[in-house]
Amino acid sequence: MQKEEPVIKKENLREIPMFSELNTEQLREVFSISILEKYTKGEMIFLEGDGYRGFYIVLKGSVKVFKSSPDGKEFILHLVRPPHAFADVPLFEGGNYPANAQTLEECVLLFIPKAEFLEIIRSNSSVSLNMLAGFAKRLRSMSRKAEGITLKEVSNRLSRYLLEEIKKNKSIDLPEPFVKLSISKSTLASYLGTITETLSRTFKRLQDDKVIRMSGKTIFIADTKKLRELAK
Amino acid sequence: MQKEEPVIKKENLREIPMFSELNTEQLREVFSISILEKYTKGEMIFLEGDGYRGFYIVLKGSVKVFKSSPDGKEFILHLVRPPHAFADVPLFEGGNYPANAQTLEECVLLFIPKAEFLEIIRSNSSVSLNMLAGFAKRLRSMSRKAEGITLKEVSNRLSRYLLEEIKKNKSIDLPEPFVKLSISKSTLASYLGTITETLSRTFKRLQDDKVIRMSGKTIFIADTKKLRELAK
DNA sequence: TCGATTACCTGACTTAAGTCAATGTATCCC
DNA sequence: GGGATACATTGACTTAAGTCAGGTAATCGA
Repeated sequence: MQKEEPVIKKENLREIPMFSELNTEQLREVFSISILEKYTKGEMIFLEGDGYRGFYIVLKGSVKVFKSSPDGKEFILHLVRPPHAFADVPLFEGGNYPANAQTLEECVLLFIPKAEFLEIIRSNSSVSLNMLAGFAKRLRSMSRKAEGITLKEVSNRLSRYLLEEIKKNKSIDLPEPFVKLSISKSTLASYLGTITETLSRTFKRLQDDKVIRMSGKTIFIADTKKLRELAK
Repeated sequence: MQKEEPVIKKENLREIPMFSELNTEQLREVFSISILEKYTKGEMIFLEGDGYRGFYIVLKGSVKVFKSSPDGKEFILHLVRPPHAFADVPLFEGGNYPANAQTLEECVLLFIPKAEFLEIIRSNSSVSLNMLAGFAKRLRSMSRKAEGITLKEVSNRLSRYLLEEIKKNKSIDLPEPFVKLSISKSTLASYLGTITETLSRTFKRLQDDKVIRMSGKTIFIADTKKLRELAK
């Protein structure tokens, strides 16, 4: 990791949901306490149990936040992409970092130290309201995840993931929507709560059933209707 | 459900984490917008998809918040006991009630309507900070749940549940800690992400292995060390 | 108090997904 | 460019937990 001369202007901070309602003066304040950091691919940002210093916002690249079980299995809590924050939960919970964070590619992160930030939100209800909205969204998606893992099989969870992705990349209304996998299959497997072998077989089954078509890292949705059926 | 003459005084509201830092005037304000409701056992409080009106605080009794899958299986998101809130997440997310809520026994609930409450927290940063802390805690526990379901087997999840319960009821340091099950086995099963048959067999195995001893609805922990071992 | 509904338990069987192992295929970097 | 390393696929096998079915015990409501 290295500190970097600011390639990001404080105006860009306003694109971060949490800071969307701040005025120029307040943005300056946030900007003045935060530190821009650059990471190479695969670097660890923090480890579970490290003393909590503050949280991060992903400005470029992507980050996985995960837990490792004693027997070496990993469980991915979040995949974080711009302009989202991670490790902001312990701000309000105390304690150390409760999970590991690692970059999945080259990243630019904004680090925001705990004490200074708490000062700011004490006097800024707009930030805390925006954070409440952010937490609410994450609670919802984490519940969905737990529910999916309990009640649904892997093909269902994979279908949901694909549908979310084509919604995000706006290809949903194309004659043949597609997903360009930006993460490795093994990362996707842990994110879906399974293992690579099972994911591989599930992809195969979807292909055999003509629901999807794969070409390298790109997945074309041949039959959106069937995919929706599998996802529910 | 029936409205009820206030058996609760506004001072009691201060025991609710979210309101812990309000002064008397502010408490009066919260109290004036909220409605005390009494429910019998097994009553539905709201259904998934109902128009969102506001959230609830459990003052007495217990409530389950759950999702039902098309094939009739249910997944319990939270078990809520006094003095905690539920259905507060949609305050910040918009949309309808995202799950069902039902009482598990006779309950007294405080209903707090959305619009009026949002007015209050806009001018009260202490409430939103307390809510952030509450959401943070729930995010943490929901993540643990998802992780447990993915990585661990039922005996592990059950052991964790038992340990949490003896910690809550303070019997952890007794020579033989115990848990008095306040919920049915089938409720516990859905809460742990499994089914009654499997839970029943898991209880049996723990008994055969002399880890626990059961007498009606009370579970005695015969071997806390072994239980800890199973929980990790 | 009695009949009925619900809760709980147990056995036999099925199945989705995990494990282990072997092999194939990209991708990285000297 | 080519060897090395990480990523991905496939097959054979195992296993935890789910399904189905049958039974008993406990609890509730009229």
